[in-house]
Amino acid sequence: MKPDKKKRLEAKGWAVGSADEFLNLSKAEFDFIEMKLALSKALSEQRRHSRMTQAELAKRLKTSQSRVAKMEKGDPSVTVDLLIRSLLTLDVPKKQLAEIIS
Amino acid sequence: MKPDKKKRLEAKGWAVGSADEFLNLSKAEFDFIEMKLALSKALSEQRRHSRMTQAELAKRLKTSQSRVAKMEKGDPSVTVDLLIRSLLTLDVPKKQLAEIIS
DNA sequence: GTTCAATATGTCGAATCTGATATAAAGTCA
DNA sequence: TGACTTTATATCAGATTCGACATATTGAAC
Repeated sequence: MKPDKKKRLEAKGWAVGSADEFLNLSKAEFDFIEMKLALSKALSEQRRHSRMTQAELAKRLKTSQSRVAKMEKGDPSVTVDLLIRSLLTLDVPKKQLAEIIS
Repeated sequence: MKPDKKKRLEAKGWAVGSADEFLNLSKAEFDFIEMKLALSKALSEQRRHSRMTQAELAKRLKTSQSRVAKMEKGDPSVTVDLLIRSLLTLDVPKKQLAEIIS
């Protein structure tokens, strides 16, 4: 299994292959993925709250629908930088970002 | 002036060239840079608190002294991803990260 | 001032991330 | 069911970021 896929699954709570493999994620790595998924979820919720399609959001963020989909899915190719910049662009206050990542 | 340099200066509170130019940073961009610098500062403080040199921290983070220097300086080539992962590796709790970015 | 340790800066090839495109899959409604 | 909209996935070329290295600058002790 590719490491990316593994991490994605593990991040969603699935111990892949063995408990050992799951535990191979350091606390730092685990927390980081957890933060990323929280930001993904927040972006998705924010979009729905504004009743936009991914295509509309993409336009607002000056990117593509496919990247928005990946952002909302927590795809490994998406950085925390991109997620945070996107949320800030949607006028989510820093305070709220702080809550999201805690 | 190169945009990177400009942004670095502006982020540190310097209106470069003109007030207009300064205001050209959107609130989202400004907040993002502000967050990044806050994380940089936190990393630097965390290292000093642990009485490490940049070279020692670099070893701990499996990177180089020069990158640590850039992280602490808020160099444009450093992502929020890297800063957050570094702080998490130093066992800074997510709660504290949240405070840092607010 | 000189020496030595620490930090900063410039550069580069490799790795990663980006927006974009194409297309598949899933959802909605008649 | 089929037509249509929305979301998900795969891929890629160009851009960005990475660790590493070399070297410059700063700082501290003598």
